[in-house]
Amino acid sequence: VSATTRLEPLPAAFYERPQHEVAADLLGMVLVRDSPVGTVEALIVETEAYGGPEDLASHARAGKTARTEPMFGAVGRAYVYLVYGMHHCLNVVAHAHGAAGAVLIRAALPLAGVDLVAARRSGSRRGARGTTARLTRLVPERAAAGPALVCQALDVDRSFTGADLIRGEALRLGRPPAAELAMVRGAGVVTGPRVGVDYAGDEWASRPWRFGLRGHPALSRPFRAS
DNA sequence: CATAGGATTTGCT
DNA sequence: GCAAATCCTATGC
Repeated sequence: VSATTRLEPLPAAFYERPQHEVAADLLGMVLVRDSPVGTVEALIVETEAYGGPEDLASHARAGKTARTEPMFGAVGRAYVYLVYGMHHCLNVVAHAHGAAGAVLIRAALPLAGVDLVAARRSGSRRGARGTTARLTRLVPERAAAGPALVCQALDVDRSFTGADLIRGEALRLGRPPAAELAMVRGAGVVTGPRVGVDYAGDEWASRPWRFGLRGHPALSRPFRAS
């Protein structure tokens, strides 16, 4: 996929399906973040699906609350939350009609605006012990290799919750040309249990709702063979 | 109203 | 491999 690829918005119908199907199909799609200082594009390489109240690993397990209300609402919107008091994570609302759910963007590969990503990381005070990310270690393949790193790279925080990713301006999600998408997805898709949801109990913690491009260098962490 | 713990990342041991 | 950083949410009294 080129750095200046032409993107088509995905129709609402794409997102209005069971969230695990949407999660698998979002691999190879591209996030675009426009800001006054420049544009960053990032190829989605890893996702996780989260369901409604029935999914004990999902934020929606407590039903509709002030925080999780977006998961019950219009598809194709952003749902951004704060974890561990310091990290933001980006989701795309996706669910069957009348249901609830979202897809967490767990890892991406910066395609354009890599310098801007590097600048954001070097100036970041996020992370343990108030330390600063080391620029020397920032290779593009690892710059957004985790859900919180995706938000750092794209400069996304909770103010983006509710933003329309289909026709958005500052942040949007689109499909690259068919040939490029086919090339990227040619590696194949691997699945595995979602990360960090042991509290949900065996049935939901073991559900294979984590998806990744096989062998991609920007994955947040390895998948077990599948 | 008080409190436990989290869809994480980092640097040190 | 471990624990810190840090704050919001959900839950329980």
